[in-house]
Amino acid sequence: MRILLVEDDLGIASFVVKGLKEAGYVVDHVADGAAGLNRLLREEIDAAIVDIMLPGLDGLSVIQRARKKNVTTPVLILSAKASVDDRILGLQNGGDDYLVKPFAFSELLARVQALIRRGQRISEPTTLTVGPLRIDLIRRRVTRSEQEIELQPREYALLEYLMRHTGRVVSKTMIMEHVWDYNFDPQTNVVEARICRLRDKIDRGHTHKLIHTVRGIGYVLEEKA
Amino acid sequence: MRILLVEDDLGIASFVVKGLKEAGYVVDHVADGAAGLNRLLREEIDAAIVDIMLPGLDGLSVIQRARKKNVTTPVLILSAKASVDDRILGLQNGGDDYLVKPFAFSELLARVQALIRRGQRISEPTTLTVGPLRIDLIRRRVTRSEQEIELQPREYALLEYLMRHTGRVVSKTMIMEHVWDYNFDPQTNVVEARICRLRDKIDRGHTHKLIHTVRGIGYVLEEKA
DNA sequence: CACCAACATTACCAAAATGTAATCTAGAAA
DNA sequence: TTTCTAGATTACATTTTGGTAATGTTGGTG
Repeated sequence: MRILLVEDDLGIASFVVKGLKEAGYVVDHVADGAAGLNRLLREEIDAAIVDIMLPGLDGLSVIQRARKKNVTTPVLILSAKASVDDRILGLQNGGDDYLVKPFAFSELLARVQALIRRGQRISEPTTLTVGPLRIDLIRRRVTRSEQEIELQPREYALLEYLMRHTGRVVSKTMIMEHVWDYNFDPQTNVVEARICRLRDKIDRGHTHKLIHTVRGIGYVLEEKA
Repeated sequence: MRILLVEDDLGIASFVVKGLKEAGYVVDHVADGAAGLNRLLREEIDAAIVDIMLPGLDGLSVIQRARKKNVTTPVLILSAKASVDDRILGLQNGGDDYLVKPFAFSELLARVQALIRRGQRISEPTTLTVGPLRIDLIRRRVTRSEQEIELQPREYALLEYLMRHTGRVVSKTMIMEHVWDYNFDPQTNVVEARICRLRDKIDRGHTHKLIHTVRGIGYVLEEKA
């Protein structure tokens, strides 16, 4: 079990690190927000303890940005701010628990353990949704407005890729790399051809199109106003 | 979203119920521990708020017993006891969060929402394992001893079916029904033929076979001694 | 041991999936 | 508006998937 501690007060940090290690955890300690975000994004962390007041990037921003990148690591917020509003703010920004300084180490430990306990039951999402469109990753079924849509394997893989990048433009090269596993440019229009067939099944007959072309770049999947 | 509130103080209960309903939740309120446990065991609850001090069965026991029965509903403990030891006790007994009375309703709401947010990511397992054999249901990848195995779609579906029934003998009729969706007997040997090809990829070259024939009945997937 | 039914194996063919390439359409710049 | 090019569309060829059926094996029973 690996725990990330993001805390700039070295006194607090060292006593927390010591305690967690004694409790059998592997502890990663960093002292600023940017470094913390980095770890969260790159490493396999089971739980994070994040201080709010940090030099540079503050704790809430760290959590927000990590959540935006689909990091689901449970986070315990540590803060000197004790007001109800601050606590609410912390939870609304993606924190899972909020502990006010000063605190007893044993309470911190109990809370972290509760988070990890809960976190272990967590797994990646099994369905993705964009507006009326939904795919069930386990059953490999696609529906638009509850209406089932039959896709061929490649089409499904393409749609899944687009849905995992909802709202972001993905280039044809990226698509080829990830959906076809072509790492060079094979001078072909497979992507366009398959997008066309996918549109046939996903967007045909609907006023609100979900697959949009970005000329010169690639495609976006999103619900436009 | 359905929230269970177990609270005997009717003043507190009514103001919490009112607030939660205004926030769009369906609220179940009971005033004693036994009733609370009952609901937790029988109903589909997304989150529970449980008071510690209750007539009859106390809150901690409710949580403990529910956990023992594999109820994973996230629980927010409500208590007048503010000591660190009480909070730790609550978390160690299966609570997911601990809020001390008196509290601001908005904080209670934020905490409940954090619990639900987290709870929603819980879902069915995404990988199945039998001895050295593992399939990742999301990525549709099969490995035996970390070695990746390529399967055709039908073979994958067949293996998934066998793995979901590990150790139980499945008849060819059952397999045809679930993997081929044939609800009659089409006088064919598809199952045998495909099992044969599956064995080729799964068991070929290994001393410990995983797919076993049960003459006259069907097949079992299991790790035999 | 001989026989038979159940199962295994595999060559072969039909259907489905998917890429190719030729042709058509439309957005943007001159 | 014209022209050029990126993208859309679609007929067709190729490859992959998957079932059929013929043939080979094997375990169990008399």
